[in-house]
Formats: sequence, structure tokens, C-alpha cells
Amino acid sequence: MPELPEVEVLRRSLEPRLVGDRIAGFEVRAPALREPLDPVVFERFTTGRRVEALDRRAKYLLIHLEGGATLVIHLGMSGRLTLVPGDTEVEPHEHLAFRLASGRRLRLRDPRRFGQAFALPTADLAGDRHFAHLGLEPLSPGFDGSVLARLAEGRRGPVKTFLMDARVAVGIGNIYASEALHRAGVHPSRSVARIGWARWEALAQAVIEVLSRAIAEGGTTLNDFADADGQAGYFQVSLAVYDREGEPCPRCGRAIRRTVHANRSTFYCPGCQR
DNA sequence: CGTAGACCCTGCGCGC
DNA sequence: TGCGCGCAGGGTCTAC
Repeated sequence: MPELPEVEVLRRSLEPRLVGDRIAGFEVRAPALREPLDPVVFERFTTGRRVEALDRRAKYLLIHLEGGATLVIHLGMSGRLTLVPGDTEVEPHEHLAFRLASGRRLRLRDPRRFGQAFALPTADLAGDRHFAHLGLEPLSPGFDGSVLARLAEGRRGPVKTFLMDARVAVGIGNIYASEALHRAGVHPSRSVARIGWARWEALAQAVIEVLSRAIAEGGTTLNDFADADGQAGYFQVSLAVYDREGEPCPRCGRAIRRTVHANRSTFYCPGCQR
């Protein structure tokens, strides 16, 4: 389920629990997620190292370790990263786990195996092929309507696809793309070539507000986030249109519709999105 | 070059 | 009840 807010809530939850602990070892139980899980790399860049800080870039969780190394985790569609007592039974799809010096275990479960895990020197992060092409962080300074308008120059295609393009901006997944477009009153199929300055500004603000609110609401369930096993770690946010086909739009009452962009479901209100 | 579509994988809910 | 189908919040690759 993770989009940017979920990864950010996970980061905030894990950081105080992990910093200062040390990675004592690891178990790789699947040969690969999206990419091969490389025990040689984990051994070289994680074993024996103390956790210094947790960071996030796009939907990647960055676990910075002492000695200038970083463990990178991406949850894909179905990944769950949880902190459990070391003697907790190994569960199905627990493809990777790190034993900690405190006795706990940082486990990554991922049934669909679209996630990723790798480690590298921290200095190589920016130039790494997973990160080099990534665009704006929507919750960082500099994300606004004028920058979106500039990035859209000369481009075609529906605005929803544009918003989800990681080369433009990162972290806006399928749920929050629909939600932000609804909040801004912009039809998801509208061509990026037919969006004026005011709409770009409204869209940028809507993205910021939708993501910020999701993080804030996730924060309310932070307590047992990382301790809990499985689903307890994930939170419910109030969504206006996503997965609400046929239900009334909370703003204008018209029935919400579902369509498809780039093989992904899109939900929108035909009444107040133009 | 940019964009659209297929695809990776497993689990779940729905309709028959 | 059992079963097949469609769909799922990720990203990347290929074909046009």
C-alpha cells in the first residue's frame, strides 16, 4: 500500500526505534524481489554497522549506517517492514530480515515481490540508477505551480499520467494522484498542454495538502506502527474519490466515475473536475 | 524523443 | 461451497 505518506510515516516511526542499534546480521530467504537480493552487498555494507539516521527519497526508505553506508528499502506494492522481537516466528514471504544487536529483527515481508532492498556507499546514492532520474520532492521547497508548468512544456498526455511520472515529481502514487486532481478540480484526462498557470498552482497546492494530510493522519496511529505485525502498521486515510466509483462526490454529489490511465485505475468526479 | 502498453508476482474479493 | 476472473497503492522495459 505504500505511497509517499506511508513511507514517510514508516520512516518517522522507525527512526527513534532504530537509531543507535547495530545490524548484527541478516537472512536472505528469497533469491530476488524486483531485483536480486545480494548477500555479498548486505554483508559488506550493513553487517556490524550502527544505525545513524533514517531518511526518505521518493518512496525509498534510506537507512543510513555508520561508515558511510546506506541500506535502501522499497516496499513496492505489498511490502511490510516491521520491527519484531528476534525470536518471532518467520512468516511467509519474509524474504529478508536484519538481526539487530538489541535482539530485535527488522523484517521485510513482500508477497508480490515488487519491492527492493540493496545497500551502497552513501556517497553513491545521488548517482545511483535508482535515484539519478528522480524529480521533485513534492513536500520540499521549490515544488509549485510554476515549476510544474515549466516541466509540462512541450509535453502531451493526460495530467494524471504526468503527475505520476517520477521524472517530474516523486511519491505521487495512484491513490493520491486521483485525490489531488479532485481537490484541485482538474479532470484527470485533461491534456497537460491545456492547463494554465492558475490550474498548475492549484494542482501543486492540492498535491502538497493531500500528501501532508495523509502523513498527519498516519501519525495518529504511529504508536504501535513498527511493533505491530502486519496490517496494524497501515492506516486508513479519508479518501474523497479513490475506490469510490458510484458513490456521491463529497463536494457536488455527482456519482464518482472510474476510468483507466496507463493501466491504472483513475477515480474522478465528472461534476467538479474539468 | 515522448508516450502507451505489457509485464513482473501473489492474494483477495466478487460473481457465477 | 468452489472456482475462475479481475484487480491491487510499485516501477521498468519495449514497441511505436
